[in-house]
Amino acid sequence: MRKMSESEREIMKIIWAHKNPLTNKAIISFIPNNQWKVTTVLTLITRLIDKGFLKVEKKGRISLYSYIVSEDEYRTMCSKKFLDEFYQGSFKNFFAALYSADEISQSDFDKLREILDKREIVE
Amino acid sequence: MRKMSESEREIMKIIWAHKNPLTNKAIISFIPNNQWKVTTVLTLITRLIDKGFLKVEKKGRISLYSYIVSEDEYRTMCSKKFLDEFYQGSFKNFFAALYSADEISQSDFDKLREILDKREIVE
DNA sequence: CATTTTATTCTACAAGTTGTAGAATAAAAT
DNA sequence: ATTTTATTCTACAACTTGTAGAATAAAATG
Repeated sequence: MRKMSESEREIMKIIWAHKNPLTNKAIISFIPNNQWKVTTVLTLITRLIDKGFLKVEKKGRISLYSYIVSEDEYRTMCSKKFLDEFYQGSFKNFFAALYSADEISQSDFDKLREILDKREIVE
Repeated sequence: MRKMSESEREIMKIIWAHKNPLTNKAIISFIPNNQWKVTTVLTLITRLIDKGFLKVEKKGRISLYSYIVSEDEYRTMCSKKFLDEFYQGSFKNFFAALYSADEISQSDFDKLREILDKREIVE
């Protein structure tokens, strides 16, 4: 899987956040502060298509864009890549490291316990 | 913190794995399969210095290199960046997402339980 | 139909990163 | 004085990223 640039990801966030498909006009309307020119947005969209994150279908001469990779899928893929890169793909290594570095908050612990407890009951 | 490129990281891994400081000769001797020319390695080292990961001290005309950022520090920094980027900086969000995606293995759970249990006793 | 407007695609380009390493230089050894 | 060694400079192509104007095609309008 290729990487999204920061700007590309901003576009994807908008697309993910709204009912698909979307016209580029709609996409642009959700971009804050008129950040980019229309052609800039179109370039970003084209690159997202090239990278396999988006698809386009034409209704007449109007292009409708929909995501191919969902936000969750993308996040999960990036998470795996991250764990592979730094923790031999192992979540527990990651957890152990954060734990040692004292980076796990109380609310993290609470959440973990909650999930573990729930899981225990199911088993 | 700047990002290490892949090749730079390979150099750092070697430096992290051995007693510091190291000469570049020593570094090169640990590189598998004669992967790079000497000057290539020196370029990578220079860039690592520029990026603040390495420091050099001179003994005569020989350069001795030591890491400034340890492997754990680097990993932890990258982990924070990753959590910020994808999970609003929250470990529990990350865990919850992986859990939903069924990406947490039994051994992950065991490790979590072990740490949680140990922690409970301390409290 | 001729012209203007609109939607989309092409082309461009500078700045930065990365991999790669030869050329140059300086210092030491012979 | 010359060769060897260690380090630094310079280079450069490929790729990515941000940015967008120019060109084109198609549709709407007078």
